[in-house]
Amino acid sequence: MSLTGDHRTEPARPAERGTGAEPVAPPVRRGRRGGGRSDRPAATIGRVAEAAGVSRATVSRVMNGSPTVAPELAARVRAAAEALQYEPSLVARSLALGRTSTVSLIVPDLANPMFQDVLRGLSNAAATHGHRLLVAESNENVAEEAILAVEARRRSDGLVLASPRVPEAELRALSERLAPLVLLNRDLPGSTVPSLSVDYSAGIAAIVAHLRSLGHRRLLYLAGPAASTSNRDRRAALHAACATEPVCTLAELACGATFEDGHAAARTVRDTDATAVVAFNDMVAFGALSGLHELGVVVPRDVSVTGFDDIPFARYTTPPLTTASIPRNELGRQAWDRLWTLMNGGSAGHNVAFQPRLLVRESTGPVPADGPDPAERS
Amino acid sequence: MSLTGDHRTEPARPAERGTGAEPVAPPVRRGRRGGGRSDRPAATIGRVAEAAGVSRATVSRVMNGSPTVAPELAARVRAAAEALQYEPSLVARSLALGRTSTVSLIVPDLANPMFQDVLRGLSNAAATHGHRLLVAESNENVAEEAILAVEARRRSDGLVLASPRVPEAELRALSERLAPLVLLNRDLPGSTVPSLSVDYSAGIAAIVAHLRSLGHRRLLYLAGPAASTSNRDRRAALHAACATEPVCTLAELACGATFEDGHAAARTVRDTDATAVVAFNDMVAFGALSGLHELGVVVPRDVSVTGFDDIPFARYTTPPLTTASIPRNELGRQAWDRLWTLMNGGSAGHNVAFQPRLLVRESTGPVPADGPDPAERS
DNA sequence: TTGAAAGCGCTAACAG
DNA sequence: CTGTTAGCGCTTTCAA
Repeated sequence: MSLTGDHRTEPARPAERGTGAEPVAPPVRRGRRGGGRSDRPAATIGRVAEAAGVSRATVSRVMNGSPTVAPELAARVRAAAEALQYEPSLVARSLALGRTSTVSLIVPDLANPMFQDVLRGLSNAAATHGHRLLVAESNENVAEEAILAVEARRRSDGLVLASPRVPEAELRALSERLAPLVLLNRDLPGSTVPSLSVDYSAGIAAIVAHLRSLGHRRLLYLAGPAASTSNRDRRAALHAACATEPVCTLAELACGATFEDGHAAARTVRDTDATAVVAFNDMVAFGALSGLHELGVVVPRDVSVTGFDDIPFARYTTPPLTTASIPRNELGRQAWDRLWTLMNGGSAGHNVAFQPRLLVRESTGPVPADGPDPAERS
Repeated sequence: MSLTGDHRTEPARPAERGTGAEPVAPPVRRGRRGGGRSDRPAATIGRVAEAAGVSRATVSRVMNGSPTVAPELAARVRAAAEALQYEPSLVARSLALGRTSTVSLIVPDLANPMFQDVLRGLSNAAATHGHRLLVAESNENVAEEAILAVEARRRSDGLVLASPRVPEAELRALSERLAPLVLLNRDLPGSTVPSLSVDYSAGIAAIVAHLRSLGHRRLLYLAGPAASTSNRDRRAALHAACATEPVCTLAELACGATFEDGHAAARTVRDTDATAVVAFNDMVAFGALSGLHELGVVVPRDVSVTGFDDIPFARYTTPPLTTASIPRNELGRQAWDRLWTLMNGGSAGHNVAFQPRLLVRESTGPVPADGPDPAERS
């Protein structure tokens, strides 16, 4: 062994290895991408360990608040971390830990107040347990939805699917890969996937019962979008409710989901013999209210109008809207509870269906005594 | 150097390493947590490689659509992946790649329509580029906000801070660690952080100009929450606008941000000598409209009312509300553009301030000819 | 075209 | 109480 040769390299080696740091010849370092404008190397646990003169394990322990570290060491580590502006990589941490502390939510439409509130409820509840929320919007696109769900799930520890549009068979197939999974406004009969829903039927039934108690026998449904499942639910419930009442007549008008849709329906509403209008949702009801007003039809004297959802404005329309309120935030909150249980190895528990609460305001009243009713029936 | 010492370790290694697969004695496997109910091992790239009889590198290539793989091999790999229900771990991928394909958004309040729309705009724009969105709500909590921001940023490749409440000094300090960062409705003079904002002053100025052109000289401001920066902005702009008009009188009433707040202010509005009311936002204006109506005050005959924001309902109030519209979605969309540019090493570009658009509807009209105006002034 | 090997940054079981 | 070591699952030179 040549003296000079060994001198330069050898003695150094053991020492360096001892630190558990830099190999002799730093191997090809892949360039860091991203990182924005500031191109400093970004502190790693290794660098902090080096600076503090301890092992990476110790740094890890300190960063995670392990009590089994000598105070002086801990202090040194913290100082080094501070100095280097060290921020543990959550990605690396997730990989090592096998969990991300993140859950995902897929919604069909972020513009829908229902989903906005679910999002909020879920986000807050998750935050309470130190978890973050990833959101994705499927834009009502079925194909997209499945893809998004799988991808979102892979980035997180659990998934909430709000009003998924995918066909049952596909959902069933997906449900395994997506677990832990919670379904909102959709159930999967026979599966163990927890499902929280709003019982639209009950809401509609309550509305119909209310109208009937006021003497209404001829109803008109302002239907929502044909593709909407909640429209299907509400429509079916309406038909069911009327079917059980022999003397109840139900007409239907294809309408939509917006104020304009309801507004445009006003003329038809006026020309029909219905004494009460059941609108798909509050917006439609509101539009109808507005259109009827313009036509000189007085609500509820001439015709009663009901909405659904109890959006914040429902109480401020003229007249204030009789509608069914649904616990939107609560849905998100409870979704978290279920998900959290699942993530901790618990089991699904019983599914629940939230019962809408009927809010009787001033857009409904007794059936007009002198309406076209008798004339038409004779 | 002891022989045995070297013996124990040296010979075994190379063989094991050679296969690149299973060590002789499978080492302690840490139990997989999470994973929901289904406790199958979860396919990894290694298992797929094994099943397909290729190396992990090849599997990786196939999964990423590299064209340099023999068709037959690729097919085998795909088959194996399919059979094992293999889903590449995005966490591992992120770690290896150094990027997460995720960006974060921090908002003070998810219930605020402004932020809901920003969220939507940002989410959609990000999705266009294959990125996901992480959301967090600070609940108007300044301390929380900074923590959330740092944490969210560490989980993603970039951050959008909407209307951050943190003090300037702290924001300035944070801005480096948070890069790539885009600010919404907040700027950081002298920094390179891109900032997109709504020019509330311009909106207020437009409203005042409109009112003045109708002859109004005595205005009443229904102020928003004291803590709200947008209230401060709007208020300041209002004072400034009135200051330049010597004959303009500005009164102010502490009000709030909700319908109820505006509603409660109606009586005071009636009893004041102001001919026009500038409300903090549309909700307050709407409440005032409603309250005034109940008091028999006719808008705009007796008094004009303006809102701010152009919420969806503004056009449906009675009378429809004159207000200033702001491009909420656009803010999110452009935030993405800036962020994306930054993430790709581009530079910030010029900050922009979106000018609200004045929407003149029917809640404003000429100053009452026979109002209390002359009487009061004499 | 394919595989071996060296990471990415962090955690944790196991010795000392 | 601290360090060593072996992963977590994927990507990417570099050689063959």
